[in-house]
Amino acid sequence: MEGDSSRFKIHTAVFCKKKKQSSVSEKRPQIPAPESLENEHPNLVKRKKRRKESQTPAPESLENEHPHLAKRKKRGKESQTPAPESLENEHPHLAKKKRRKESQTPAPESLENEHPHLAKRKKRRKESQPPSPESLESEQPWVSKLGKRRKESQTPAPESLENEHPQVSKLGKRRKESQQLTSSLLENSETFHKAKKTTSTHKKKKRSSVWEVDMETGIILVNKENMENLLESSRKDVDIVYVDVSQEQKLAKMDKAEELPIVRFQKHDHQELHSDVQSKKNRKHPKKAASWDAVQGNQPESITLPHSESLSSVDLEGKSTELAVSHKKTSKEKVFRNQELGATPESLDSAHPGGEVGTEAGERVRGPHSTRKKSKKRKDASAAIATSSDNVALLDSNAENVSVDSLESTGALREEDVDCRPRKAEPQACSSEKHAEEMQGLESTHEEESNLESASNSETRYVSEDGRDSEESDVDLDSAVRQLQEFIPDIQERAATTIRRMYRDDLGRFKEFKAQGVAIRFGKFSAKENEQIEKNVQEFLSLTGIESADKLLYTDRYPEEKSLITNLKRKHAFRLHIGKGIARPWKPVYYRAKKMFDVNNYKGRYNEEDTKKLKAYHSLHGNDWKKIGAMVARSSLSVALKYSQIGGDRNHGAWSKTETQRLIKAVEDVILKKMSPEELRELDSRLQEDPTGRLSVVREKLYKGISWVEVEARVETRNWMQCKSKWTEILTKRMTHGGFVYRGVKALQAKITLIKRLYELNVNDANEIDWEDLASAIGDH
DNA sequence: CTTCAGGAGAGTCATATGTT
DNA sequence: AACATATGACTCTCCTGAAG
Repeated sequence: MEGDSSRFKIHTAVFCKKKKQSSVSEKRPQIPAPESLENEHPNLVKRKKRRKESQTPAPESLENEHPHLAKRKKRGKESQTPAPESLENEHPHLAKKKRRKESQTPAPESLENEHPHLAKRKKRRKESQPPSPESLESEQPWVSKLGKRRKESQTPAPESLENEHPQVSKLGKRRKESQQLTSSLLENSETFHKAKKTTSTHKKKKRSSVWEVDMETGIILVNKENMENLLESSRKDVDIVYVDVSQEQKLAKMDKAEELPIVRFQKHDHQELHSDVQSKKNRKHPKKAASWDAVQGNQPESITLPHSESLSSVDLEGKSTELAVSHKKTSKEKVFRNQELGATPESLDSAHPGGEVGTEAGERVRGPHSTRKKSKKRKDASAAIATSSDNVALLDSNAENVSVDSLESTGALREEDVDCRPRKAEPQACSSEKHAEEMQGLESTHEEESNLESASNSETRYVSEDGRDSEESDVDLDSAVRQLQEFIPDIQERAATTIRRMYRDDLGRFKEFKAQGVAIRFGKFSAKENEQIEKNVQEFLSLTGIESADKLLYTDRYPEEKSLITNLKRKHAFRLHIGKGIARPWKPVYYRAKKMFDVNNYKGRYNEEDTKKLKAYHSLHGNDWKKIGAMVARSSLSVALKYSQIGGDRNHGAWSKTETQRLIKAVEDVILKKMSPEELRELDSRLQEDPTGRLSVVREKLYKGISWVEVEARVETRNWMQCKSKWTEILTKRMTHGGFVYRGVKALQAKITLIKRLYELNVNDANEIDWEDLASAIGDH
């Protein structure tokens, strides 16, 4: 029975992914109808859809509403969806993909008119194999990019290539500082081990280090006791999502948000669209990398790689997201720590909501790392939080006390944050006038955004008369952080520029949303948000008379009208309109809109000719992806990514044993390299205190935050995508002990259980699901 | 705008499962 | 047992969000 339970948990984890956003949604009133399960869980029925069962044609009407998003669905060979229209409507991306294959399906007129090139989409076989290995290095400029990367990741690279293709070699120079910083100490696994040995002052080589790699077994060991200590500090990372009504009221009063000319978030949208099912992509859960935590929850304490691959394996145990967390925490201070500690020591607590306050251990860990480059993403934080539920048992009472204290402190201090503080930059920031200015001072520092720059707004009279640009640069970072923290708890992890922009552009909007009880969210855009964006764009087009979204969002493509369009955008406060009703920073909304309406996006697979063209154009224009994208009628993002994957001296097909071993070693090295010397020393010293304690590597470190570019450079014969896939496969095999998860009847039962649980969750959007909790809950069944 | 990591979709193949 | 079908794994491709 226990075994079944474990396996079940493993199985379900396959369908689950982490909830990315840190926001907490209000209670969802509507219950999805059971019969719409396919809409709710397209991943579960995907395969069925592929079968030749029914041929119900998909209605087109809804596609017309979201033509560019619905395109994908056309690719589907069949559509036996119970409620096709809702699916199409709610899974626009899915819809679009399906269309790519369904050549006989009539194309939505409006879309095709706008995107005629999309109509010709058809299924493409992947017969094209990469060019022969020989001579590629010399023929293809991209190799020099790789070479550059390799150099930076301390992997020998053909140096001459860079000389041959200087135009592309610059790319590699953008490598993150963290790599440079850490690489000095941990150039590769060998040097790492050396460094580790020197760090460790005692004699117990294998077990004395907090982070130790057993070269014989490949198991990475971490002292358990130390991990527990680390948990204390990790608790500080809990995202706090405001639901403080009194706070909101106070804030609303203070900011006089109702006076702001911001269009209110339409709550009814939430409800009306409650039946929205996530777009297929949103709901489709990763088969492999998802929810390792859940998997791990029932795994034995040790994981060893399959024999054939066990050059090195990693010992996993579900208790240790802390390394990642502490790493992240240390990076936070890069920008602000000094300010917080020095200039405004009393504001330290408020600067660390979410339980950071007073955690000595955490401070100790973070203190010395102020110069280290941030390497963890916010996503990791929430993931760590999710996994922390697994780790509760590890938390000693001390840690819990810390947590409680932290939360209390946070609660007390957040109010302070909202208050107008008698600090220099504060009074103006807290005034309602200031607020209004914030809302309207929507100048941009980007070229793209420059179209919207700070011209005075004759229509709304929002814009302050003093230059917002100068204000942006002058704004007290500390003040901005404190104010934004209320809405984005981990705001100080962002770059100073990002914070200033957000302060300038979004603070007012955030306050508006908060006043309405809507949390600021991140992560994948929901179907509803996509719809809202479309709506906002259409409304703005109607308002200004601009002819198309392409002209609005890609003004540069229309040089003759650029000036006119730009003026219209300024005059009508484009930023406010585009972000209307979407509780996110303005910028992501804008970029999302650009992607959605980019006529060069969603162009399907590259055929051989496309690939050739891409290579040829790249040889001519280097990394001018915008230019190349225009030449091949694809987005710059698409061509850049594609180019990183094609060509080169890369193997295909089955991985050899040697390759697999190289991969494992490379991943190990990259993971270790990512840890700072301070972090390693800290772990090491803790382990010395209790050499017998032992815990595995942080689970998340095994699949998140890995620099696959570095891994690619080390593996050499495979590109980063191949490496990533293979590594996921290795972990999956290991975690399932090489066996199958449920199949047949058991698999069906598992799915039914999953569906039931999802149904019970009663959520609007896959983004709202805590997959970790769900996996755990299902595993208990 | 660019880069990166995460993630989803789709084609193909191997194998488990069901049917005769 | 032979065959047909269903299912899952693997791999590759492309898209997305985040961040600087």
